[in-house]
Amino acid sequence: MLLKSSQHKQVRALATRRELMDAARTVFARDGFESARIEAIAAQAGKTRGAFYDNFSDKEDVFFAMFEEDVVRDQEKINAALSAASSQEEKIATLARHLSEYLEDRQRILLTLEFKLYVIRHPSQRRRLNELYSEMCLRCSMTKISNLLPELNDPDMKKRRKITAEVGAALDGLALNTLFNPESIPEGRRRHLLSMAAEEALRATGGMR
Amino acid sequence: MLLKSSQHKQVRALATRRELMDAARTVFARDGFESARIEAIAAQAGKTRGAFYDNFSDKEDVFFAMFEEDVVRDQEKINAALSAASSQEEKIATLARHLSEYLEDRQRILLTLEFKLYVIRHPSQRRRLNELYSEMCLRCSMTKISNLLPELNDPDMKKRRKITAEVGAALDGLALNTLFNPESIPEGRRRHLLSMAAEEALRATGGMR
Amino acid sequence: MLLKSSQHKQVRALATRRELMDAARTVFARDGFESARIEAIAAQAGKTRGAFYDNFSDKEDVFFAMFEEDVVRDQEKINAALSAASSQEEKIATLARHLSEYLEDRQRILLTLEFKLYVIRHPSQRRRLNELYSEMCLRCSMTKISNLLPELNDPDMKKRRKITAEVGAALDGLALNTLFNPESIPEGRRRHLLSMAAEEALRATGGMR
Amino acid sequence: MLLKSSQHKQVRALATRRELMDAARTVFARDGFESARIEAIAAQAGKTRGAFYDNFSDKEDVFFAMFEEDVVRDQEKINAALSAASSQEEKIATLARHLSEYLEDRQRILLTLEFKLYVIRHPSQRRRLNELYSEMCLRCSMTKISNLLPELNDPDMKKRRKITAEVGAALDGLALNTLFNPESIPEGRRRHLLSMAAEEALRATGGMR
DNA sequence: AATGAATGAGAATTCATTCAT
DNA sequence: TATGAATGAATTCTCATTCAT
Repeated sequence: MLLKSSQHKQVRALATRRELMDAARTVFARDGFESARIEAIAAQAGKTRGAFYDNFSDKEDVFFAMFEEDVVRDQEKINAALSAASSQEEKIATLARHLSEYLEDRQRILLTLEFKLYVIRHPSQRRRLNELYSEMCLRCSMTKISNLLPELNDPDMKKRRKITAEVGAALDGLALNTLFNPESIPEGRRRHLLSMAAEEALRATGGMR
Repeated sequence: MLLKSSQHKQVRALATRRELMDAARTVFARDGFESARIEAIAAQAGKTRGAFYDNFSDKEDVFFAMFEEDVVRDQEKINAALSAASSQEEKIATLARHLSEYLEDRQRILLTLEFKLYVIRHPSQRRRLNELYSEMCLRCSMTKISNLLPELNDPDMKKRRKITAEVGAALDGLALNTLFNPESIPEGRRRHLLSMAAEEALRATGGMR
Repeated sequence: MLLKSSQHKQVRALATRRELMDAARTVFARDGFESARIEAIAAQAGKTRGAFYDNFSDKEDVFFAMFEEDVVRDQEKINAALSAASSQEEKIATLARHLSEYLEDRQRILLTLEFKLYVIRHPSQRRRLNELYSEMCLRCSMTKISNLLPELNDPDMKKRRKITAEVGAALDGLALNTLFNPESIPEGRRRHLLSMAAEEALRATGGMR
Repeated sequence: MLLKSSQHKQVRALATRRELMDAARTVFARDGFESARIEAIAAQAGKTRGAFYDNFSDKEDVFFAMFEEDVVRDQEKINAALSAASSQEEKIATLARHLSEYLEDRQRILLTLEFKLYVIRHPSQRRRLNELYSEMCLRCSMTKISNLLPELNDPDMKKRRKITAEVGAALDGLALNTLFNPESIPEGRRRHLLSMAAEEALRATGGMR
């Protein structure tokens, strides 16, 4: 009986945490990290400030928790898709689709930019983020690309990083400017440039023959 | 006499405005628009808050004034350099140098990102910026590139815009990721990718034969 | 349990609101609307500025809330007294007593003057006050006089308004000058003039035979 | 030469003082004493803050200077009119006209209310105003009425004061409520009530036979 | 006498955070 | 767990006032 009750409580607690993180995603994307108000996040989740502080210590806490979740969820999703793909061509097509999807996802783009700007501006905080940070640093630069394309599993980690970084840079640049001025680069062209970037990165690291 | 006195005052007033704008540049680049405190700007300029409000109506005001000044100053600088260059090769080299310089200028990069994010998040404010905005929108996406390379003065404005936008995107992406993780893309590589982007943009629009 | 807790909170919240309104009454009467400091109101209530902003949006908000409350409370008080009176003479005596009491109530007088001056100076705000305003406009000019003397319930609303307005004017004039220079018009004389004003108003509108 | 020049300066200085006082009248009537800004007064006079401080020590200073001037000017004006009148009837008609005019003068009314409220709220300042205050206290309660009707020059000063105070109160009450709600008491009625008040005051003090 | 740049005290307002329930 | 009243630090902004010219 007691167990059941406490289990129920735990379920509820997790649900609340989830709702708050979803709310945070919406609010951070809309208002930016600095302008986002904790009250706004709580309200968006249909909760009160108290519930927020029961689940997170502060704004940074929820921001990183939420962002990490996004990265992990993404990875799992791509992992699954890649596993389902049989040929190398299919895998590449799968990856391309995901990158394109990312370019369409205004919320994700804004959150990524926000995260990067935050890290750029708070290098000292890296300590606080300890391991989480380093992993994220890897992940959020689209490290997924290398992690998830087993074919790219070159023993030379540096090479993988390079590919990731370059494609990530192209992605960020296209994303930022598409948001800034949607007409500046048409969709087809964006796709083309992205594949070019991927190709060039692969060629440069000898990842393609 | 009166003239002399009022002239002197004007000089002082302009000097103060200048000092505040310079201070704003430093503070905005360091803290970001949202986190920047007006007191910090005033203090950085060695003035008090009152002096700030004598010169600007609010944070946004000084931000845009300062950013516009940067854009204009940049344009004038490049214009002069390009005029001094005689051959096409020299002009391209000049341009390349400026882009590279931009990539090294942490402050400028951060301010540009800040500006773009601000515009992305406040589309309604475009009205306030009226003409200034549209001009900036053009300029800050490195429109200079097209404006200043007379050879690129294709009557087809659309083509020029495309080149600008694409090279601008590459620049932003490289800049952001270099700041985020300086080791990710080495300098030489950055330069190479930038020239590739320029080349590709030119080729795509037929701007090169 | 939850009910009990939330009820308690509501009680506390209402008590705080009440304390703030009482404090506002004191401070506005003492310092006037413009000079009144929100901090002074909060402090007078033994609260902090934060508590003030939890309950009111700004100074105007608390001012009107408090003033309306006064008007309503007054009306209820007079209503009760008039209902308890059996004869016409008694009712008139009751009313006279209330008017005299008002003349002795420095706080009420100052608040009424403050309210009227505010409305005079902010005709545009009438929109904000919407219905509240029109009702107040009626009430605060001692409309109570007509509303509460059922015998005065002349179907001709205009007549009632006139009586109200004239007696109200006499009241305001006497009140202001008594505050300004207490010796100028002795108490007995004030009372006499007030009853004259009432009489004259009744005669002029045919409210008396 | 020098003399001429310094004379000229003095003339200019006086003119500036005058312009500032006129500006103050406008601004105080429009915004009220507390809300009136020194900058607004200077600007209204086409001057700068510096000129203001050359002529007045602070807001209170200009307020009282200006108000006193009004009272004096009024007195002189009425004095002249009364001197020109030959019969007692004419004198009374002259006085009545002036009172009516006052009721139409929104600016004067507001300034008087402002002055009275200020004095009510700052009894301690009476010291600062020293003699000026006591004289004003007399004057501004429409003491003119007694001062200027030589016929009322009853050796019994108290009687004169009473008449003044009562008519003053009627005037204030009518004025305030007319401003507050212009339709409440029609012009004709206002005039009637005013004359009633005058009559009653005269009767009460035996000033009329 | 007049200017207006600069100061700095003071007031309003917002919001993260705490805590009793 | 969750609530929301209350706090108070931090910040923006306004304005009276000074002072060098």
